[in-house]
Amino acid sequence: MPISRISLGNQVYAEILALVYRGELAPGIRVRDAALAERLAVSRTPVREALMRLAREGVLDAEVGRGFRVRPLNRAELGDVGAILAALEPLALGLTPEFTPERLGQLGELAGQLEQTRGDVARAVELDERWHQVLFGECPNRRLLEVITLLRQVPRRYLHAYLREAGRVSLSSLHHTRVLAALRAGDREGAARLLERRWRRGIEEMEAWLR
Amino acid sequence: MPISRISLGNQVYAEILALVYRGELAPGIRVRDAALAERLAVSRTPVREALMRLAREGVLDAEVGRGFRVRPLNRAELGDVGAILAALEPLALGLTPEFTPERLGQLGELAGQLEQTRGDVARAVELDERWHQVLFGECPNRRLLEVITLLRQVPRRYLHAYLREAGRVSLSSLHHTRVLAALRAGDREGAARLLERRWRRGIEEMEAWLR
DNA sequence: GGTCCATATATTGTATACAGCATCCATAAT
DNA sequence: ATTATGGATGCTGTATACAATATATGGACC
Repeated sequence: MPISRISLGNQVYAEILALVYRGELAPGIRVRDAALAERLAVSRTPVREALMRLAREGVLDAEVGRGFRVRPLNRAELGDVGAILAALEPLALGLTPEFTPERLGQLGELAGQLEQTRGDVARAVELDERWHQVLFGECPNRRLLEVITLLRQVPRRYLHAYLREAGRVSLSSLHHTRVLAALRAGDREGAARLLERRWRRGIEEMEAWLR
Repeated sequence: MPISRISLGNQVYAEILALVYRGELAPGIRVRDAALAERLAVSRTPVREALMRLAREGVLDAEVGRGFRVRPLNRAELGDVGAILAALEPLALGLTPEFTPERLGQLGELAGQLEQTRGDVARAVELDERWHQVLFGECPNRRLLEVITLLRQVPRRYLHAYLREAGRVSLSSLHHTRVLAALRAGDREGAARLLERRWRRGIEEMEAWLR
């Protein structure tokens, strides 16, 4: 029975990502692999592995010979990613089969929990993430899911910063309950439109905050 | 004057990708980093770097402790990626500013060259790739471009195999001239629809071949 | 004081070393 | 003949070593 089939590199990846989310690695600052390696008590190899992956995903910037730094928050990028997600999430929902009462129940459960996470930023964002995992979990286009998951990481970073610094202590759960209502009514079209609108609105809100 | 600002890892990445395209690393076979390292006369480190990147991009499969192997060609995956591109490429075109006569000229040039690449698979695919770089090059949503480029890698692999093994020696340039005509007429809507249709048709064609 | 250069230090990218599994083959047991 | 079992071998994941280059520090000169 395998104990841990997660490579060190992947664990380190998650660890660093959490540091970025928490703002402990602030936008713009340089990230030295040796320092992180020592802090996490591993060698530089898995750390660099994680850093390169984060760079490919856009969390870090990498320059040959000059290492890594945390990519600064930037209005344009947020808008860019939002536009893509506004196209892809409705697409994914359209491909997803009918929602079973069971899954609708799960979504309701999560939406409920989301309403009660005053203050706990990390938990709110994580619940939101799980909500989307349930929402799209049955979509047969696995690649589409991968791309969406990859992209969502960008606004997630902004969301962390936003909730942490702008005083808003919880996510509005209005969006979730609306989507859920549409799904219960069997109105997938409507739900899809809500997803799209949310990206436009949500992005605008955060963009406005970004100055 | 910078001599080589490309890390070994990236060079190795391109090298391995070419091997996969050429079919020298055939679908399903195991890829041993040490062997590649020796072949390319570098150490295992940059090779593993490249392999992990290729795994994230879906060219290889990776399993902890069991290394890498070339991901088998698979109808479903091709269809999945096609569906995403069918959504994203029209989106990108819609965001792109008016085409200047200059860029239209470049596109015409490339389309012309494409017609005359009988037999040279690698060149045909590369020209097709350049065509798309010009087509979307001015799209202001850089992230969107990155995602599209990333995804196009998948059908490109199939296209290589298809052209190489199915006896079709050149890409149909019909698609390109049609898109170009629409753009010359200022009909971006029409061009977008053509892009979308191409993904559906092209994918079907390759899917049919895949048995 | 500010700018340039030279030297020293730090940090990166790559190579090599090493320990633990996975895989394979030979032999034994059924 | 077929399946188990044990050990040898090879490969992977991680740690460490090393060379090259980037950054920092300090003084010379204006």
